[in-house]
Amino acid sequence: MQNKIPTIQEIARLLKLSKSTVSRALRNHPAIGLRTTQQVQKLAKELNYEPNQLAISFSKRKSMSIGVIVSSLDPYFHRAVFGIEDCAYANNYSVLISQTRDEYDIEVKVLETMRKQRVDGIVASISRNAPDIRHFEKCRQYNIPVVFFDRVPDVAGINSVWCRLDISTIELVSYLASKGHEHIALINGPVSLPIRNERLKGYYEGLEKNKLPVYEHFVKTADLSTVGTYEAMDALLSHRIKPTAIITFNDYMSLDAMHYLRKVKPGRYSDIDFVTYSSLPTTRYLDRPPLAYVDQFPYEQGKLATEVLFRQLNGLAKAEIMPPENLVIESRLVVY
Amino acid sequence: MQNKIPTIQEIARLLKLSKSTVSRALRNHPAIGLRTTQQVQKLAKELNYEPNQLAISFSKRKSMSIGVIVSSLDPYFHRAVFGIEDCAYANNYSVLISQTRDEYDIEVKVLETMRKQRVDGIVASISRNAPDIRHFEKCRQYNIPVVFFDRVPDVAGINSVWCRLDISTIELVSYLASKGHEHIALINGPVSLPIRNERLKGYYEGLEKNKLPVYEHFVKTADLSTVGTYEAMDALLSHRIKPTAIITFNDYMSLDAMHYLRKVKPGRYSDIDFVTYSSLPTTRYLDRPPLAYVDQFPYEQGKLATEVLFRQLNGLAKAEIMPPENLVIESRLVVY
DNA sequence: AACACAAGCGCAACCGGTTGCCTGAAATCA
DNA sequence: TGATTTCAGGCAACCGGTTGCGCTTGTGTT
Repeated sequence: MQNKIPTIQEIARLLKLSKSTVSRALRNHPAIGLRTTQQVQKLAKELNYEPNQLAISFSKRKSMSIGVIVSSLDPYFHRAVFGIEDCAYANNYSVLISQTRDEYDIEVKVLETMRKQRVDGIVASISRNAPDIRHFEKCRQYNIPVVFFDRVPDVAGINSVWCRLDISTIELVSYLASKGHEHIALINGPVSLPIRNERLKGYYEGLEKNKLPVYEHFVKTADLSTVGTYEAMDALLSHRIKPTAIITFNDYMSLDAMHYLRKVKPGRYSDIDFVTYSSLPTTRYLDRPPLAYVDQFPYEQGKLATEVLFRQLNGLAKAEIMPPENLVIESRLVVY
Repeated sequence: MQNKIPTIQEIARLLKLSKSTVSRALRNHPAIGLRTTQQVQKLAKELNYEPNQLAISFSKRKSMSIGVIVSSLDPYFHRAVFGIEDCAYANNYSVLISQTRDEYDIEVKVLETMRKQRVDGIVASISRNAPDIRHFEKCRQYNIPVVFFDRVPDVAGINSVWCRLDISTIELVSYLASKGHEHIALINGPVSLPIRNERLKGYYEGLEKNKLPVYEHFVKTADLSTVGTYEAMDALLSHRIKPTAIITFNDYMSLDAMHYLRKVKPGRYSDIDFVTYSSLPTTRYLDRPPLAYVDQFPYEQGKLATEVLFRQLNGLAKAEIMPPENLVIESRLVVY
């Protein structure tokens, strides 16, 4: 009834060898003779032997796994996860993914779980309402390197990979200007997301570069809810001077804003152009999609962050002192 | 420099106790006195002791984790994962997610990894081109129960949770009929997905129920690529009798089909109505979204599948003989 | 023939917990 | 007061691998 799971000891018993010999033979250790090695490997295959990763991890005090913390596996971070997986798998590591649903409490909890699971390293995009990164401190004690990506906390001494948006935002404004737009609005994300400042900076610089007038009421802040976007749109359109183009924080916001125009103000403002950041794969199916978007390369960010992580891990293994790495990649304006 | 990670032995040493006592004290074992228990727990807290889950799993031969295998973490399976997580976390289990990218080879590989990691159970939606489920056989030897969901292999003796679509498909056809449609086409998914048959069955029964004519050329098969959908649309429209409504396999296919009409046959056929299965959260933002969709309740499927898994696990723990469970939930027609 | 050396393998400790069983002392009972 | 039970905690094996070191052999050298 009960199928036995083959172990190294079992193989050793059958071949009348010691388990250390079997262990080494399975890994082609040079100290083991060819005949013995082949014998062991043959029997291992016959028995369908599969090493117990739990035992290996425990024994080596290395779990061969990295943790990934993201707010949600939405299409954006999903692409990032692909980058992380590709890099991790190439290094024979497995990946433990946790979603925080943008809640600080959950972030603290999953981090604790990952520590207990003894992940070797962590790639994280912090949740929106995390007041600080104290909860990551303990990872230092456990010698678990952490690389932040995309949403990067604004503190020194950490590893980080993110995508600067200011230059692309200037290009974005210039692009709109080249289309004849003079009244360009920006609906930005919540102040808790540092990345919003890049957008703001690029927006103003873009206006200046194109000698466009600056209207303070053209800059709105919205949380990322549908209602929040509606309110921002309301506010935007309540002034005498209306925007002819709107830059939104991301695709979801664009969709909500466009939806607002269609449902709440049907007919009017149908000529407002939208541009946005990141991109849902399905946005291009809209009848009138945003004219352009800024690609933040989530796949590359994930991949780079994981590469940084492995460099840190290798340094750790050699007991080298690893200075933190801070990588910034350039976003890119994509016109549909 | 090197921060020590506190262990049970360390606590034992400091308190001059044996590690077995500390182990028991930490878990409030009744055989340990109140004073000792409090002392141990106090020191554990002071030292920031966090149990080594690796050691626990190894020692108990239970990893307290379940594996999730899905083709991709697209919005559909993403919702399923939420259901799985909710159930797993409620049982103090952690979740190991792997994407197969719908490739059999990867599925085999991630399954092997999960076995090596000694996950306690697996929730899986098989990849599209998996010829069989032989690769899951070995899980039996390892006593790892498997619950298939959504995409369920058509074999006996397995645990499964899926969503029947035939009845809702009849309703879907009836709905279209009530809207005056008489020429209803169906673009189905690839034959490798068993769930396609449900759609076909419901389609024919729906036509019959509404006394609508059956045109064989109204039923097309497409792989799930954009090109495949375009070809199916081409074929559909190449006949004398054109459909006035089209049922598509899923949202992506709807989007492609609609896109085809707009780009390849602009102006014509703009009155064709679409209905579909599942639903991307962003579909409703289309100017002219599908009229209706069949909800397959991925969250509930994931949750139910995980509940089945835990029942199997509990049975295993008590060495009971657990008959396989096969749950079928009803899909639901949702009109926008 | 005596010795050095390397190849091939085994011994035993260790990783950090869990657990069955045993022991010593205090408390209860006859 | 002696015997028995209960309570509190310790001992040691175990989970399945890895690894430093030591012990046999056989071979080559001088």
